[in-house]
Amino acid sequence: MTSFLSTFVNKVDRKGRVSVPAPFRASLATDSYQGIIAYPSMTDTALDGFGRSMLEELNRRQLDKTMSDGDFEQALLGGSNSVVDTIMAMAHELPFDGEGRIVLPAALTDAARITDRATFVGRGSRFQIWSPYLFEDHQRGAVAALRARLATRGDGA
Amino acid sequence: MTSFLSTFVNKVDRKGRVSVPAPFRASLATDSYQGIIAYPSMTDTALDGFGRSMLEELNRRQLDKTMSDGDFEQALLGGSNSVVDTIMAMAHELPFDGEGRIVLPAALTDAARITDRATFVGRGSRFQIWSPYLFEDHQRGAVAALRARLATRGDGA
DNA sequence: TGACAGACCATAGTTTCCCATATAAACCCA
DNA sequence: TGGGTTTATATGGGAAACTATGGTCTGTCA
Repeated sequence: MTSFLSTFVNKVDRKGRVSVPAPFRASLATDSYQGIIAYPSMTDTALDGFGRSMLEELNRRQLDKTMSDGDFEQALLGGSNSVVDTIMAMAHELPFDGEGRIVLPAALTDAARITDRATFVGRGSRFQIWSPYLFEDHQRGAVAALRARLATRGDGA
Repeated sequence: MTSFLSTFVNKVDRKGRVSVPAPFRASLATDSYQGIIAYPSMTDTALDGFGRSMLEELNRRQLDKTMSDGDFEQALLGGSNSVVDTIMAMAHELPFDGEGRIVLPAALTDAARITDRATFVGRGSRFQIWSPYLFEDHQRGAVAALRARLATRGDGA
């Protein structure tokens, strides 16, 4: 199981290139496609990303579900309103260059308000890419909320 | 089941390296990944740690849940507000070197106020890493509180 | 022919690996 | 049982390897 952990801040150069953290690349090493899939998050001002194998897994499972529902028509003729379809349209395939960098397209940097630095955030089976400033705020809030909840509930359950 | 017992104080060298106590390493010996996972505790000024198998279990359950619910939408849209997401961003994978040491990143030493020494504290299925000074206080307080409770209640039940 | 993306090359700063050593614990044998 | 010996653990340091980063070159497409 690939898993993405911890947080890394890397520089975005004049050409829009940014190094994917080595540990993340290591998680994707077994993947046939050397690069990442990324698209604007629907819930955060950030990008969601993962390896191609994850993408294929998602597609496969959705197809399985559709099929098992007996809805073959949907599989072949299906409209484009499903979440997966919508996301696929926004997703970019970003290959590594020889040094393990990707180029962030303007559509993505705009959506996440990324300028000269990018924060790569491990989220377990996937990861996110944030503007450092926005992420700092967001994470601070998340930790505060978590602490508050533990304090009132008295335990970690 | 891996289990961590007792307390050890080890030195943190100039490079940020510190030996993981041999008994702890022995507990993790069967683990495929030779190293630990650590992140700032939500309740103490310390680090929480355990083996990678624990992490994978966590990760797998979360992913399985979203997947088997047929809720790939969650996998794709997934916000970053779940407990697991927040922890993943702060967690570090710390591999053993040839001598059984790990390197504590600045983010972790800062959070736990660890400088030149680190106290490894067994907590059963997981363990903690403290600044020796902070741990001494904490433990003294914990013992005193326990004694006081036993004295007033007359027993430990 | 000029803009641009991709491949290629260079490098500084870290990080990891490998070896050395002291101290402490376990062991062994008379 | 006691002393000597061996083994393991914790720790320190130097050198090789890697990462992140910047720049240059070249082929391509308009």
